[in-house]
Amino acid sequence: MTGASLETVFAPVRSQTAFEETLERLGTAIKLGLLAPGERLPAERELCAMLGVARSTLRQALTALTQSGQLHAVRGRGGGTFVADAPPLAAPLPPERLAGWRDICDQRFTVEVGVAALAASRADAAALAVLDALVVAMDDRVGDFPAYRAADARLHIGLAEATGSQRVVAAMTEVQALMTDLIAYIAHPPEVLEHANAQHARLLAAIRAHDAGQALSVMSDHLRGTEHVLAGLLPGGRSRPTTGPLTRGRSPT
Amino acid sequence: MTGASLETVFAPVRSQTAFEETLERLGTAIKLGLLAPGERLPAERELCAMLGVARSTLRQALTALTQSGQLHAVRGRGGGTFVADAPPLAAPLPPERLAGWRDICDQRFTVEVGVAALAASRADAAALAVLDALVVAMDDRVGDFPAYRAADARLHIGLAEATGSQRVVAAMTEVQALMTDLIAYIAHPPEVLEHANAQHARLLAAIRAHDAGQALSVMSDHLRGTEHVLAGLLPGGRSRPTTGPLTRGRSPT
DNA sequence: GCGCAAAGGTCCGCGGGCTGTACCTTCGCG
DNA sequence: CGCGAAGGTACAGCCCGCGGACCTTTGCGC
Repeated sequence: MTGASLETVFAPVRSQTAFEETLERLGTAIKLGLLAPGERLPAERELCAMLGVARSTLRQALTALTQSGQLHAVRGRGGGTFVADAPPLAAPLPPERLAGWRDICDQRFTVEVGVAALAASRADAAALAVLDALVVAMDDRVGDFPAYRAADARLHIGLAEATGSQRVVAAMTEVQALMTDLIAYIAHPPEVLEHANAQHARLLAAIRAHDAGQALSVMSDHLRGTEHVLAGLLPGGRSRPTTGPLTRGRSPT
Repeated sequence: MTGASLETVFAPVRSQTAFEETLERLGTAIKLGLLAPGERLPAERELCAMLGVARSTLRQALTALTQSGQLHAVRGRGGGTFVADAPPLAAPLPPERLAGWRDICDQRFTVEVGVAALAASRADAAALAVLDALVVAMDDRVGDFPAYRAADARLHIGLAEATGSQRVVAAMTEVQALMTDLIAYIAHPPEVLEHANAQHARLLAAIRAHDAGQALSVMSDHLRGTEHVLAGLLPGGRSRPTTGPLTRGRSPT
């Protein structure tokens, strides 16, 4: 048999160059706020050792990010490479990446739900306290979407960190980067963000109670919100209800 | 803040070469049984087009797999490259890959649980019928672990296919490949496999009922079985119960 | 039986990405 | 005021991957 999964096996090998991957890594970290505005990166000679690339390769990426206004370099002793304070709103739009938005949402659903369940079984008071604080802070940012979104990404990645698995963190980071690309240019009224943040609070409560089933339920509601917004704006919306009935045989209305 | 997630950002760039990725793709597909023994691959000139690599690069991979006995080539018209009928039990063991086995199990947990939840919301009679058939077939293979494992991998990947997302399928395939590396050399008595397969049946039932919560519960039980086995055999076992109470506030016993 | 066509097997030159190393320039701190 | 830590520049070489041309084997159709 082997079903139709051969499409996956024989799909094009995407041999990303070291330069491209480095660029994406740093760009993503900046975009998601993992590298805060004004923060200083490690010195080039250290950084290229960490990343396992030659300095000239690293510099290509740094140069690109500098030219696009996301970094700025300061020469001389005590200098370094710093994250720009005023990020330049990134490129207008990558139209071809929008084609697979359903696929991206599905990947996100998988990772987010899985992480929520795993986090629920690994509840750790210290980690939860940090996440609680983030939720509180986010309530003050419902009027500033970029700031809210950065905190949102940190929250979800923090959830992944609470599982203690690097691979899971990496998967979540990738998903958040993809979602940011999709979401960034959509208007988000404060009411929507308040509602979303209330779901965050409920999610953390479920996790604190080690209630994986509840965490799953809350998380899928949370994700569905985004998907509905996207379905209304992007090509190919309206078909295949991305998330149906879902929780515990609850009958569809 | 930016937590400790900078480890992930600054982790070494893994610039896999086209050759390596091609080799891994095909090797994994064979190992998981996605390419059945005796099956014929597309002609080299087609295959290299599908994979987006030069023929010489593809041939490096094919040559390596042929030399390791996983493929055999037949020349002349009507010939081709075929998956070997008697796979040579693969390499004895990659000791360094065992170090991160906990991390791998966590990634697996995330993906499997997420997929189960998503599949539960997308139940499709046709897909479920195929999976049912696989479970039935597996009951006859509890005495032959390699055959059972191949069907097991196909079942889990089939679950991912039922979500309709290529990215999810790719993630599941990766996870299954990682798990196969870990599991392959562990004795699995028929009783254990029967028990595991009974869980498969319950899992499909939950999915058919669109009961994501139940699917989560069954799946996490299912995964815990493997983790307990590994925890007893591999270095660093016995610490941090990978999966705690878990479902719906059920009190720990 | 003969030849065509489809398949794997071989070879080679070019281009480009990465590396490694050495060196220059800036500039704060002691 | 000069040392040293940082970014900026240049270059030579390697290896990977591409592409194309060509050979060898072998079944199938005429």
